Amino acid sequence: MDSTTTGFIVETLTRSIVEHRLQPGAKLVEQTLADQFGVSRTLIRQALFKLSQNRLIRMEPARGAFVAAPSVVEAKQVFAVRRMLEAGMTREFIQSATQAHIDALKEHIAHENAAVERGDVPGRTLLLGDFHVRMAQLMGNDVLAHLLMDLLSRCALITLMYQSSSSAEHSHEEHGAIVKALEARDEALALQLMDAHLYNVEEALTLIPNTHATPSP
Amino acid sequence: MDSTTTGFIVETLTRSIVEHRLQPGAKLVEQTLADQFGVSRTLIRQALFKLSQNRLIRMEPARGAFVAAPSVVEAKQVFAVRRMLEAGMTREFIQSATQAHIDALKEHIAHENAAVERGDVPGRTLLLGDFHVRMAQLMGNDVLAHLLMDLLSRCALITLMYQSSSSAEHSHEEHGAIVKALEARDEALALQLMDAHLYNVEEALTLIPNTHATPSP
DNA sequence: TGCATTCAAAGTGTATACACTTTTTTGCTT
DNA sequence: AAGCAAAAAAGTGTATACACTTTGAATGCA
Repeated sequence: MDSTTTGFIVETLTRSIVEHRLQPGAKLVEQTLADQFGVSRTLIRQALFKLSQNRLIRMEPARGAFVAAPSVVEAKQVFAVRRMLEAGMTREFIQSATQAHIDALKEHIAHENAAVERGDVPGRTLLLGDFHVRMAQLMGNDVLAHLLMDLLSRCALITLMYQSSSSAEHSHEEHGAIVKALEARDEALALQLMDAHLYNVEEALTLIPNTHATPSP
Repeated sequence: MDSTTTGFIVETLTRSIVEHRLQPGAKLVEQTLADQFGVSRTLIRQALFKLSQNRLIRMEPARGAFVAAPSVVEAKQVFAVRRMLEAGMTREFIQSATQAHIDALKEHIAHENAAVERGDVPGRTLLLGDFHVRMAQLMGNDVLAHLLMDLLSRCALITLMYQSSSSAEHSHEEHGAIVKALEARDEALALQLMDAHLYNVEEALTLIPNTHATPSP
């Protein structure tokens, strides 16, 4: 099915949404996109359908596709799920991780650092999320990794809608602390740090009143 | 998009797969299905795409769609994710659940009981899974509920491929014990029971050698 | 017989056409 | 001018057509 043409369209649109070149609530007209990509509406519809499953867009019957504008409530639910998942993941990681795994996380944090220092906002956001996916991948649980990836592509939109840049740098520091606790095999501390980390990210959202939160009239 | 025609096709095919009228590995030919449902290939392709996202079928480029045959490894990963998610869910449930929520779970268990007693295998399987979704719904976390639903539609196939009927009845009993612990607000016990419950379900799989596990040549 | 090659049948991938719905514009009435 | 109605425009939903790929069988040769 996915002869990489659809995949390319999905990726391009995802970037456009996550980098806010397409604003939340904006309509995506099929024929327009078809012309821009030089393909037929068939492939565009496939791509839009995929994006709607990732919750990056929502489709209304006979009305079309619109860039999603997740509400604060939805954002909090997503983070609640992440807290549940990642607490369990942290436990398992401490039990089964080798030093090589820890080193891989350290290397990832170095990449984060580079992105933060050169002020690369989209890259930073991506890497901050990928830290968590990386943990899942290192544990060899593909199902978990894919699930987290889906959650994070959803979080990317939420984050860029609500997160202040200060909290992003904060996140980066917290990742470092978590890895330290993992390396020390201090389960209680790692769990507490991971939970606090996700709680902090969530807090940065709830402070903002729902000015954003009007998806459609 | 989903003018309930596609939805109907998805549900029908899902039932066919879950009730083993379509065996794992079986090929789904688009035109054949189109004729059977009396629609064009367009709608069939939409439905197949949706099923492939639920991992009930897998699509190979230019070769077609096949009923999924999840391996034991994949099954174990799915259950690992469920353990992580549902441990967290159990904690939150104990903290925030009212008596009405507990009663709702008790009612669900009554339904399970009815299905077990009348020997309704597909209904039983469905209800055993829905118990967990029900918990998520009662907590008002739609994101979690949807996620669990997706995981469970995947589990349905795994369960029917590997689970013995004895372990199904066992599951039902364990649900009852979990609700008792929830009602007593005994977090430690509820967590232990939930974890043991999911562990038991998983154990029923790993005993079986991977005779099933050959998806394609 | 056994094996490689070629050719037809079946099937998937993409584009296009047309029907139906929603939105916008236009023109009429008060 | 404001408001309503009807018609045109734009857009989505489904079916169909055609190109390209895979599959499998028939053919030819050693």
